[in-house]
Amino acid sequence: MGRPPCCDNIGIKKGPWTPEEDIVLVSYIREHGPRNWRSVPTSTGLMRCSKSCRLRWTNYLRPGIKRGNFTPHEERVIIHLQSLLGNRWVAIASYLPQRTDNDIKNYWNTHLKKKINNIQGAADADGKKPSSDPRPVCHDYVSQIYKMMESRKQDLTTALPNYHQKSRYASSSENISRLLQGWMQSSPTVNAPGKLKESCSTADDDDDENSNIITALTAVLTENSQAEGDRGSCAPMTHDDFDLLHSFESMDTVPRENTGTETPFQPAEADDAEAHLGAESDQPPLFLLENWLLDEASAQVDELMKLTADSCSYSIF
DNA sequence: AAACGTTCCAACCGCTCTATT
DNA sequence: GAATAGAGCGGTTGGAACGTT
Repeated sequence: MGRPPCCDNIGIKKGPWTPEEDIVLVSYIREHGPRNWRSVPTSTGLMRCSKSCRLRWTNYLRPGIKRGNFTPHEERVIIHLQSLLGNRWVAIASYLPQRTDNDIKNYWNTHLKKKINNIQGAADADGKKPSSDPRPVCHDYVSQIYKMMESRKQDLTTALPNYHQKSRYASSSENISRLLQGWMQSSPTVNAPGKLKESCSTADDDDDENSNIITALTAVLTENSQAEGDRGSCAPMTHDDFDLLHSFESMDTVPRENTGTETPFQPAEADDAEAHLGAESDQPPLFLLENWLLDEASAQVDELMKLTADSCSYSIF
C-alpha cells in the first residue's frame, strides 16, 4: 500500500512549519489528544496532510523533547545500541526518552557514522582489522570510541552553553517543548515522552491550562520574532533541564521483571529487543544492558563487554 | 563581498505493520 | 480471510546556515 492519498492532494502545504501552524496543531492536540491524525487537517484547517501533522508533533512539538548537542553519555548509548540493534532508531530512541528517533537518526548519519568510519579507517590502516568481514566488529571499535569520547568529554561539556548556534524557527520548538513540560508534568499520567501515546495528557483537562499553553506559545512567538536579528540566541540548557533529564533516566534504572504490563518507559521495541536477545543464549541479559545504558558509572560495561564478547553483532546485523 | 562547497536537520517519501470492518 | 484505513518506521532529500577560497 502506498502513502496516504491526502499527501497527494492539491493544496496540501509542504515545507517548514510556521509558528502559527504549530499553535493550531498544539491547541488541537491539547484538546483532543494525539490520535486520529486523519481528522487533524480537516478539523484544524491546517493545509497539511495527517502524516505531516503527526511527525511535527512527534518530532518537535510534544512535551519533553530535548534538543541541542548530544552528551557524551548519549553518544555512547547510541553507538552501543546501534552496534547491537542496527538502524532501529525507534528502539534506540526508547532508551533516550527525550530524543526523537529522527533526531538520533540524524545525529548518527551526520556525526557518529563519520566518527566510526574514521576510527575504523585508522584501525584498518594499522592493519588491525581483517577487511574480509564488512560488519562492524563492535567491541574493538566501540572500545576505541569510548576512549576517544572520554578524552573529549570535557570539551563537549564545556561546549554545551554554545550549543545549537544554528537557530532556525524550528529550533524554537525547543522552547515550546519546555513550556509544554509544565503541561506534561501536571498531567495525572506523568510519563516520559518516549512514546507518543503514553506522553499525552487526556482531552478532558481543563480549559484554563489550554489557554495557558496558548499564551505561552504566543510568548514564544513574540520572543522568536523579536530575536529575528539575533539568531542563535537560544537559551543554554539549564540545570532544570538536566534535572528533568536525570529524573527521566532514573525512572527506569530498576531491572525489569516480566510483569506483562508495560511501564511508560518500556516501549514495545525494547521488549522486541529483549526477546531477540533472550533468544540467543549467549546474549547478555537485557537488564544488564539497560543498567549500563542508564548508569554513567560504567563498571558494568566491563561485565557487559565480557558477556557480549562472543556474540555481539553477528546475529543482529 | 561574492561565489562556491559543505554540513546539518526538518520534512517528506515509500514501505510495512496493525486495527477495523 | 480479504480489503481498507490509519499509523509507524527508516531512508532520503531540499534548502538554509555555515565555512572556505
